Amino acid sequence: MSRLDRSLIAGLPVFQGMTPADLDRVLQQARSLRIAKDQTVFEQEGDAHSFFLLLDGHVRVVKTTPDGQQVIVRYISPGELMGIAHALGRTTYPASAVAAVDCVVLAWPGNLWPDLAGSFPSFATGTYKTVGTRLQEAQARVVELATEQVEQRVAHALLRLVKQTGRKTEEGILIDFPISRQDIAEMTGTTLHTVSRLLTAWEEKGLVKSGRQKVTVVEPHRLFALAEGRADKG
Amino acid sequence: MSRLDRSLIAGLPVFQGMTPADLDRVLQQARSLRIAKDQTVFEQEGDAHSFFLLLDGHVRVVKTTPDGQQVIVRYISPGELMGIAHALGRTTYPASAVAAVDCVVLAWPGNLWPDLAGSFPSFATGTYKTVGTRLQEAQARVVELATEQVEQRVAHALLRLVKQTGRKTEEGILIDFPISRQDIAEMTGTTLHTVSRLLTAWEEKGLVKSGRQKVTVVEPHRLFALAEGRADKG
DNA sequence: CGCGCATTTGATGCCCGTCAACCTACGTGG
DNA sequence: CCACGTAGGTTGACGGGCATCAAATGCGCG
Repeated sequence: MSRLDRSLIAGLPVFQGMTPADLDRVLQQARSLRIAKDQTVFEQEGDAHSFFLLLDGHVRVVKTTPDGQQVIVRYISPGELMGIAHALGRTTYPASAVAAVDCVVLAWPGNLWPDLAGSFPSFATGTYKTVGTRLQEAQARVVELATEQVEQRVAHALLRLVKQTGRKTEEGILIDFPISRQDIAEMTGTTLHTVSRLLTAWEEKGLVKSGRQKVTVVEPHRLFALAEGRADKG
Repeated sequence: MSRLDRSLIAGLPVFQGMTPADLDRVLQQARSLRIAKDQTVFEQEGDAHSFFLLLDGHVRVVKTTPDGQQVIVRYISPGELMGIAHALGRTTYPASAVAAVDCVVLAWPGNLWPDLAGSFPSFATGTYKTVGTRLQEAQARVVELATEQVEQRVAHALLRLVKQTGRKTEEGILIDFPISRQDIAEMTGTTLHTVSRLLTAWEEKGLVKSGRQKVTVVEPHRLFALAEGRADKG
């Protein structure tokens, strides 16, 4: 396995304020892994042996209920931490992580967490900041699910994905990984049928363009108006 | 104002591992406040001037949407921190906190947070642990809202309250502060009407007893079965 | 080129939100 | 101490938003 170069992780928020020497020490402890599309990085309920940093690709974090229903908790983008159960004092992963495309991740043994956090306070701080951000996002989603109609929730979900991973194309802003109607349904607490109907309706209004596992937002502004529940002429 | 005794906070998870001298130093920086029922401890969007520890009483944390709908994010019990926006790098509170009964709280100036966290690592750790716990709770609620029917969500909400603040009475386990149908509706993303219908139905089945701003769970086990979606004979 | 998965689209029905009315307990003040 | 006002609660009627059931269509990969 080739040596990991510190340029891979320098500049990431989590590693801000660390010296090149520190970065090298941290990297020495990490393994780099390739995860093929649809493979899992870690499994819900599984022993939290490691925590991870996504270097390249997109990962969806999924919670499965006892009766088999799935909820997509979030999508992870390059540069983000995942599987940080150890930082929360857990010994088991609360969700599964599945590669939405072929991915490259760094993995650290979980029992290294206290060590790393102790030696590199800025790393600990960065991690906790991530946790704090996710708490706020999760609570925002609770509010959304509790107060909004399906149409608004789906619109918000798309806008979030666009902001997080949008890639500009000539047709609009494309969500930069394969995403199915089912996936969108699992993000918003609805069914693929309803998502399909919404997308075709929006396509007729010129708000989006979509295809097989592909969504492009053509008019983010009008979609946002819809997400906010404001009426939309047309 | 009388001196604050360290016995008030010794033994709380957040202050575990701190010496009596440390506790005294932390307490010296705190003010003790009485908050009358229905008064707010802090306001959503307001400047995060302080963070708080609830010594006595019960506080509900409420998020209000732009169009005025309210969602109860959580209830705070004695010994818990609240308003820890600063620990998340926020300068403004993401929600409001309202006293459900007359309360006593400790308040620290928010700009003291980095100082305290630096001087007392176990305090910082305890706080982050709280944040981590709340993240997991929030994500569990997302799953609930996305997958369960109203009846199951309300049942789960009651069981959570019972576990958190239940007081044993001869009739069953009483939720130990005034809570209205509207409150329960705002915890579960439904309406007071639906909550009312559910409670009367459950009362007829002998699962609960309820009155004005008062709910007693008579048969937690059967209510749990209902919450899990298992059929209930009777 | 054909099989499988993703998607579309229609029909049906029900959960639960909305609207409306009334009831009841509590506290307050005369 | 009772009368009354008000916030909280109950209950019925109605209908809409979506889930559910069902089936057809089409895109892509092997």
